[in-house]
Amino acid sequence: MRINRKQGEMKARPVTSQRRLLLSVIQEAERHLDAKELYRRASERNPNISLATVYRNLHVFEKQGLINERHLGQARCYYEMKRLGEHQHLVCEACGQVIEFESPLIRKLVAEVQRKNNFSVTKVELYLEGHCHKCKEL
Amino acid sequence: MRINRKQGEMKARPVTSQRRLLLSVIQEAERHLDAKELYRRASERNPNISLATVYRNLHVFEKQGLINERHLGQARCYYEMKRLGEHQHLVCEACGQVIEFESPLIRKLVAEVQRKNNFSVTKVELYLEGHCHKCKEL
DNA sequence: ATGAGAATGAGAATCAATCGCAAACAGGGC
DNA sequence: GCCCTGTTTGCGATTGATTCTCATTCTCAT
Repeated sequence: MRINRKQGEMKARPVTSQRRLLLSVIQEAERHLDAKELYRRASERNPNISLATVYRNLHVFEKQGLINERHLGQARCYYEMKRLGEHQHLVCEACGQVIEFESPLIRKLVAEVQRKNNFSVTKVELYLEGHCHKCKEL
Repeated sequence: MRINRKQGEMKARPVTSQRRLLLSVIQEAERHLDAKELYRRASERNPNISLATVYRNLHVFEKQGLINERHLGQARCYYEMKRLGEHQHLVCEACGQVIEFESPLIRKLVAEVQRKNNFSVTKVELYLEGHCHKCKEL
């Protein structure tokens, strides 16, 4: 369960107030944020924070494995805290609601793909789009 | 097996030479193209074609269900002819190679998600990233 | 052949994301 | 506590992809 040791020795990163702020905003968020929304929320508490800093730190957090970067349909990226239990997204084309789900089939599927292709998979992103029960009827 | 009738009556779209050209380039492509590459290839046969036309028609083709839009990791979109047998993508982080795969588990998974969430799924995009057997060793 | 509506080309506009650089900061050593 | 070195930050400029605008051209049913 080593945190960060030898083997890729992570250089100590200064803990800056911006970094702390950004991480708390992400943690407090109910769900995924995109960079702009994160910037907006962070700006409320530190009006000086720069959008570039937001992007830079998102990359840092991702590299550190603190957050996940997700693509929800559009080109824009969304970010969320890494949680236990990988989940995937189901989006309604019509009303835009995002449902999170998980299934043991995913692990099974990934295992199969890894085996068949001799790959070691590090990232799984399943994106389903469709119509929710409400929008189906319209 | 109706082609396009009542119920959403698709308005006739003029068949333009650009449209025809773009579609053949996409069909002749071995794999996914992004807009720029499509533009490059189309320009070889019609140097006047505009990048805007490429984008416009990609959207048209997608709406018509002729092509699929895929997101391969990065922000950029890739397009490919719709083929029988949905396939998904496995990308090596290191060397960038893209492997296509399919598995009956995907259909099963989608069925499960549809049932549990009372959704009707119209688009399935599974993106796996990792290291291929060659890059694992480096 | 004609007219109405749709599509095109070219460049401007938009939007997300990145970069370059000078100034400010964090953290270890003294 | 103070200094030094390497990081990080803010800012403005930049890139790159995609979309928009609009005058012109084209397709096709009549």
